[in-house]
Amino acid sequence: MPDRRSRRSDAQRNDRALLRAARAVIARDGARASVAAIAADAGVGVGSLYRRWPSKEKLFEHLLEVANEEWDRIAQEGLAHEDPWEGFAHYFAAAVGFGPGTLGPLAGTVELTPRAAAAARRSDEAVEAIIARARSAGELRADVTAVDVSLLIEQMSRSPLIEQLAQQGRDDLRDAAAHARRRLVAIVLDGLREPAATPLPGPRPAERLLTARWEMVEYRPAR
Amino acid sequence: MPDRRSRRSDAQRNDRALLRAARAVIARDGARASVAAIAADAGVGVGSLYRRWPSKEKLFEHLLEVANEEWDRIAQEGLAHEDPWEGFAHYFAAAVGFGPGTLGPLAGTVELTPRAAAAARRSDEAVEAIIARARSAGELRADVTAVDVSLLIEQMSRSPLIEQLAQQGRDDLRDAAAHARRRLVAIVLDGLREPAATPLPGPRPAERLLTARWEMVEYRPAR
DNA sequence: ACCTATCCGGAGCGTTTCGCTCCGGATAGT
DNA sequence: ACTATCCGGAGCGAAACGCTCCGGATAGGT
Repeated sequence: MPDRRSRRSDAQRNDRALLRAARAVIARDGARASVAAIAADAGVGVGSLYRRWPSKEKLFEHLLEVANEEWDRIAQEGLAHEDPWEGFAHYFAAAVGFGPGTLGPLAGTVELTPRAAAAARRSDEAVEAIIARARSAGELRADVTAVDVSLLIEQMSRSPLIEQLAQQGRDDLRDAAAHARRRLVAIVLDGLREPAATPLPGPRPAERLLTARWEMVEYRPAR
Repeated sequence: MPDRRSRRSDAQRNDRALLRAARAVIARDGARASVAAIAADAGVGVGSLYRRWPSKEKLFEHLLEVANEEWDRIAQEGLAHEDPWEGFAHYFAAAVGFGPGTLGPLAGTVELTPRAAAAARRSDEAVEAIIARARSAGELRADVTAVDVSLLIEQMSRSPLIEQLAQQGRDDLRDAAAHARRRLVAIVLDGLREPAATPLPGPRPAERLLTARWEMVEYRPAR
């Protein structure tokens, strides 16, 4: 029985393939990812991309919406976890694996839709709560701020080398890349946990760094 | 007294500005950084770039040479440090601040000269030694491998958000970015130190991941 | 088996950006 | 003051870009 939207099944399959490919190509090429590359990665002609999306920019905006909502969902999950540290660790690991991190290069080049902005705001609040809870439970080290955590997540989610390995054909390399990333996350999580070996240097980062992530509209990366 | 190569002083100044600008622009735009952007960032015309370098590719190859030699120098410094952990921490922090990390995007798109490859091999050996020493001193956690460390360094050196903040005009943002990065490095270093809170998951990464960094010639990122 | 509304790939359009050359003018060094 | 050296950036052909368009293929109902 056909979908109520009555799109043909092959069209729906292509839509999904395009979204997946777009994320992969952006993770590899950054904000300059071309529609041709995305279509090719999806195994589809550019025509199919433009039948679904009016422009490359609209597609990118949609990706940011989806990613921010996923990011929010992950944060809510972490907050709902009964154990404060487990909740934090779950959020951290999931956010590194799939957050706006891989779409990070889009920040500053693509306009944030109101919907995406709302999701980002919601998730930011949830993250603050997760962090506050883990800290007052004595699990998260006291001198770490939400800004530190957000920056670490952004840092850990972009990883060109692992991305390169994962996107090559060979299965052993892809497995190695996945394992490697899990190990790195575990190391960083240990560094975030009490007891801290050494106090963090310098003043706590200004809170505005966090929201600044999506607000740097005046910056244009390319040229 | 003029240099023995008898280049005019303004020319030498421009040469230095170009090298610095090239690193900055590559850190921002990746391997697709354009000669126009590099020249503009150096406050110089493209003509001055091409008077010094026969092609963009040769300039990039030279950057990789210099970076790998600097990387090697840092590793040797760390190895020469009397305290095993301090030596490791010094190496790690320095490598994050200036390593091939920021030039990482060039890997796979620019050919490694024999000289650069030799420096990379030397530094890899030194890194192995630094790690082995810190581990047998009981400071570095036992389940961390050289591959983990190298990946972490690569990960921490590329940070688009901090890079964006640092390259904007405002001094307060640049300071905030520098502080933020130091804090992140301190967190990760704590995660690398004994006693480890939780064991690392999965098998130890294959050693060939390390050398694979510069060997993925079959991979071409763009398109 | 057949029909047709729907969807497809990719050649090709005009535009932009690229690496690079070239030359009239400026300047450092003597 | 003289000149060998170096400069900026307009402009070149080539390549890559976002996007359109259309003849052919196909899913899905009859």
